[in-house]
Amino acid sequence: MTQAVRVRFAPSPTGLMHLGSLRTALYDYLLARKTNGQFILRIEDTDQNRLVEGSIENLIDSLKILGINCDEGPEIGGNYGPYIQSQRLEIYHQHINELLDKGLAYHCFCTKEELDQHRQAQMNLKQNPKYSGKCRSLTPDEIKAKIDAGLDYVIRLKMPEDRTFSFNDAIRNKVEIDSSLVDDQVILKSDGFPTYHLAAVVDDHLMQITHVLRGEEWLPSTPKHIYLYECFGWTPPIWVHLPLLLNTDRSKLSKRHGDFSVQNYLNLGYLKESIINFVALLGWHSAEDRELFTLEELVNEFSIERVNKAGAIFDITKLEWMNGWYMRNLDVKYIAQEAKPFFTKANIDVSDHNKYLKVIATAREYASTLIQLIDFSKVYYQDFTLSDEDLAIVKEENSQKVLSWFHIKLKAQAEWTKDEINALVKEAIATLGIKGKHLYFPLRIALYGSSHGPEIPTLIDNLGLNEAIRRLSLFL
RNA sequence: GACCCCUUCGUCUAGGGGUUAGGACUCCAGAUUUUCAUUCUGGCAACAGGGGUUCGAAUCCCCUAGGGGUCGCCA
Repeated sequence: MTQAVRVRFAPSPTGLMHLGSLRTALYDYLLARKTNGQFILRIEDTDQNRLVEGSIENLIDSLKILGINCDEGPEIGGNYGPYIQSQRLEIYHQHINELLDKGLAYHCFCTKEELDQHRQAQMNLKQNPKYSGKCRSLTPDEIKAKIDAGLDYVIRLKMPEDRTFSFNDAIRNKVEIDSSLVDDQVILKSDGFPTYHLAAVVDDHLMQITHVLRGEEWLPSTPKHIYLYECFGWTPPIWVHLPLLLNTDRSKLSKRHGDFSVQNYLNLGYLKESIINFVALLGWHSAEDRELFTLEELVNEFSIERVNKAGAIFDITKLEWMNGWYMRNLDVKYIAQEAKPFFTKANIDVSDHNKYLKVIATAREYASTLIQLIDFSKVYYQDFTLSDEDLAIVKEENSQKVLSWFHIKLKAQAEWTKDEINALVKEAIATLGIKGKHLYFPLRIALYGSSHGPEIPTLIDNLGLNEAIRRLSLFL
């Protein structure tokens, strides 16, 4: 795809940004960057009842943190603004009036109760629930009278009958839906706000969107959108219906099964690198069968042609592995910096930067998230309590020999390099005649609080000489 | 219920007429490591079923089944 695309990510501000939205935004972004096109953020806040305060900020922040930068949007503006739908009401009204004038839409005065009743009756008869068309042929006089009487109304799109809507989806190829199945969609609600269907089509056209990437759940309503394009005499965009992200039980990813917000994974200590990399792989696969990618590499590799049709279960096990991989392979300074807020929150004073870096370098071999880093680091900062088993090992006669020998030796020198400590360990083996776990376990237990863990020179180096000596003395 | 979409190891997936059906995660085993973690090597594990078409089908066609989505003045 060499033609520059204009794509939009158009979330509703109804809560925290979740992983499904992130994937859509990511694919939008990758496509835009790859073709030197534009990635636009548009806020679809036409449902005033579902607005959640702070969602717009969370959306913008999440994208920013992950490095998915947009070219146009509410924060940065652009030539096609405003980018928040509640600020574009006049535009929608103009377009709805145009449809009304052309006789392609009509006023509907049916109350919610009436509609619900009608729907229920149809469902009871096992019929396809659909609007009755009751208000389809109201005369202008009747309409005026009802409006004058102060009745609430909506505007509906008059869907043509006996037509087959056929369209080409970039992922699913040809899709056909019979128009008799498509309802006379409400395009303007009684509160004066447009519905998604109208607003999205108008905006996508006015903002010159070339590719509409959205979840598969929109497939059945695409005929409505195509028909709207037709009514306005516009050319529809290329449709790209992405496979759904699924819960472990194969249902659409939802809050009921857990917190799938981007914020949640960030809070859990997942790196943005792995979140992006992992989410990219849910429905897309590189031609080279490679799986580890930076965002920049994804831009180069990504293509819609290689997006799958089938939904993908979000399974955290692989994310965990991938995050661990990034923890171990990214620059240790970067990991340390990203981990710092977690340490601060856990009240661990890591102001000794040198020590902190050493600790992180060691701990990241054991941890698969930033937050787990704390579990493997706090022992260098805080005292610990021993298990009965470990305490027994330390109390053994040979253990005591080892500990006191090291205690004396370490005090004899003001500074020790890791190499020197290594030599010291060898000397201990030779002079004490104690080796293997009988040597290492008591040392590690006294210094680190566990018989398993990093090697002795590393422990002493991370702890600092004085602290190491102090800990040894504690068990003598 | 109607319509639409989908179906390769447990999971993410490659392959799209001739492959020992490949990779990754998980799990198991071995090696390395004083230990643990890492790393490396190896192993277990899949074409939903049935019919066609074809010399040959995981791949193309049809049917069935299963799963999902949609059917709102939500998006």
